[in-house]
Amino acid sequence: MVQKKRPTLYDVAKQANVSIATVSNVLNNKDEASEETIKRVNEVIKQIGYSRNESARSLKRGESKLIGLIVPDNNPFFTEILDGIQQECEYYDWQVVVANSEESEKRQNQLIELLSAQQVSGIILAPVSETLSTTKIKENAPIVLIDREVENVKLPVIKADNIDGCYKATKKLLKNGHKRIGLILASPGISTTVQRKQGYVEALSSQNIQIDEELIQFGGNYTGTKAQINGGYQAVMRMMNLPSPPTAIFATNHLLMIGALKAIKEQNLSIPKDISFIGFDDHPWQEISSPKLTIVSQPAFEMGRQAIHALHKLKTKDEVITASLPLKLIIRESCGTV
Amino acid sequence: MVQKKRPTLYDVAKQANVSIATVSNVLNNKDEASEETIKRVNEVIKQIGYSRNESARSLKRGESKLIGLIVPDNNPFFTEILDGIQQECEYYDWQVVVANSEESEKRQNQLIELLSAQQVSGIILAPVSETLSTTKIKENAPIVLIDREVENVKLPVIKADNIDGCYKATKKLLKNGHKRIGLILASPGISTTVQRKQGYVEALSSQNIQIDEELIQFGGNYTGTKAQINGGYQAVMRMMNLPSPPTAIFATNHLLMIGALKAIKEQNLSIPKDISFIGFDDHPWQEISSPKLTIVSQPAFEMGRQAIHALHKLKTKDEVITASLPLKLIIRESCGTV
DNA sequence: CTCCTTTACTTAAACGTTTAAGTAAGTTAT
DNA sequence: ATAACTTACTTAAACGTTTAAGTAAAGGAG
Repeated sequence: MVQKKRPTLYDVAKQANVSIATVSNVLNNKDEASEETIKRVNEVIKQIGYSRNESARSLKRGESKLIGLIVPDNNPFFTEILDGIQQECEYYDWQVVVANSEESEKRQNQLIELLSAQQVSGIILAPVSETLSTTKIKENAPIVLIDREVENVKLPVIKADNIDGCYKATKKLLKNGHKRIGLILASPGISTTVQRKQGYVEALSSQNIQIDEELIQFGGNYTGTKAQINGGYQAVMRMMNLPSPPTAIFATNHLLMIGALKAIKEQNLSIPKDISFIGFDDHPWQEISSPKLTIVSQPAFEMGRQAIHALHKLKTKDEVITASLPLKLIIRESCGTV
Repeated sequence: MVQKKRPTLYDVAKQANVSIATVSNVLNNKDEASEETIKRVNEVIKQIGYSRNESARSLKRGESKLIGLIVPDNNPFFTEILDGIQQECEYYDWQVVVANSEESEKRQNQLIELLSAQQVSGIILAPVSETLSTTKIKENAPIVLIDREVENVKLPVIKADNIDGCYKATKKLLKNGHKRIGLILASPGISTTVQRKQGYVEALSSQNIQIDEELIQFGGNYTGTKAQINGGYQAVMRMMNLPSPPTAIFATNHLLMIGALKAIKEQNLSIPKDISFIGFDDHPWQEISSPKLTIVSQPAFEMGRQAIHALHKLKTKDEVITASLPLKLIIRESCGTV
């Protein structure tokens, strides 16, 4: 594995008969060199295949061209966020280092430090807990929250308008005549869960329907794809064993939805004839599912883009942007009457 | 956005009454300090919350703790690979910067340089073309190929045994009595396509069945999820319009499969009654699909892990590991008789 | 008690940038 | 004609590590 040594500023400077400072200035478009010199330097750069040693640059500037992304898992939702982040990073000439907190707060905090040690320009964080240690925020890279918020610190946050999205979905089921609507939520400890529940509750309240806590089931206390799917499955099973089971079910994330649908199928219930259903997140396979699923769709890609934008604003103008992007209720067959 | 300055080796050294060299040695477990000093230094480190400036370290060592991952898109297959890579990187204390080549060779080559400029320890690359510029390999970070191989250079490669996997799948369809089997492939320019076709051809040849080129359709000349799905869709449409259409279809990647299934559905054909089907890649939603899909399953997570392992071996022992991991044919309902 | 080794350090240079400060020549203002 | 400014550079220090080379003290061998 003999790797050729990369040329440095010195090599360029020597060849172009200027000092390294001049080369550096040309590289950074500092406009302090003559047209001629700029041309000559650029030619040498191309000729000997020079490119910057970013470690050296980061050391001097105290900041690298990397930004960190910390997600709790690599499910398709976060992958789509990553996609948006990557696209927007293109513009700012940033690159993304991705880390997986596995829904563990301890790991999350370690990762923040690891990334800061890399001198990242900033961190996009989908936090796993309801609060965030303030020293973490003061002493490390600038942080923008994505998807989920925390209570104790004021940070930029790009999220979905979960309350409104779930309000709309629940309203739709109510409009279709349902009074007993089962709600399947992920783990209680994150803001999305709280807000999704709130949307549901507000919708029921708006029709003066009493909340039945037995119809609200948590299915996401576990981590991992299989466990989450199982959580959705078990949640439905519990509901259907109630003396008065729900006539409609709303599953508030993708994996919970898959588990829920599995349980419904096993119970030999037909959607939407026997039970109505609304799920979460739109993915390609839903084009071929039957019945076609009514779902709440999140603008994940756009969230990724805006998070990077918010990070840039935070860094350059100290502006704390927070955005709550609208969720779209995509009405298809599974919720009954369209 | 006033970010507190991170403490340096000097700060630790001063507090612990030693030189920075000693602190560095303690940090790197160089075992040249007394028990007492080690303890004292570690205490100070914890107390003032010191962690290394990785840019400085990378500059001095000529190598960072980052590894680059270049994928052509962020589809679930590559996400699972990323998962495996992240897990294995944990062990080597590496972090992953992900880049998306968007199936463009030009972009891929730019990314290799960008990552090398970051002094990455190595690059895991899913190449977009059949060859790779040799200067790229000589002058940049060590590269391990994943999923796809290239012809002109000898690099470690961790791939799936596509020939065997597709041979088995085709054989299964033949065993179930099919003679006219439609094959849907991605773009012609990558090794996986070539090998998947080869497996199919070998299976047919083993039964002395003549290859009908009209039954081999490329659906993946386009980039992007929608385009790929459409490619699968169009491929089926073309096949079904043949004078003598296939009685079975084998779609050799996930998105092509979804498009193919969509077309089959639209043609009002029932699987497996009217047409048999085998697809590619197992994902959670398939638990609730009907009919249950017979698919060729790739060990993506394991490929990611092994790629990192191969990279490490390449770096430490100059060993060029290549592995061709077995594909599993998971037989369910869609291919007819089980 | 000398010499040699080992232990436990310290000193100082180097990695490849960026940038503040300096300079020399040319241009403009008065 | 001289001062003041501008242009186009150069010099040198600094960022925070790692590491080769040096050193001083302690321990052991002869």
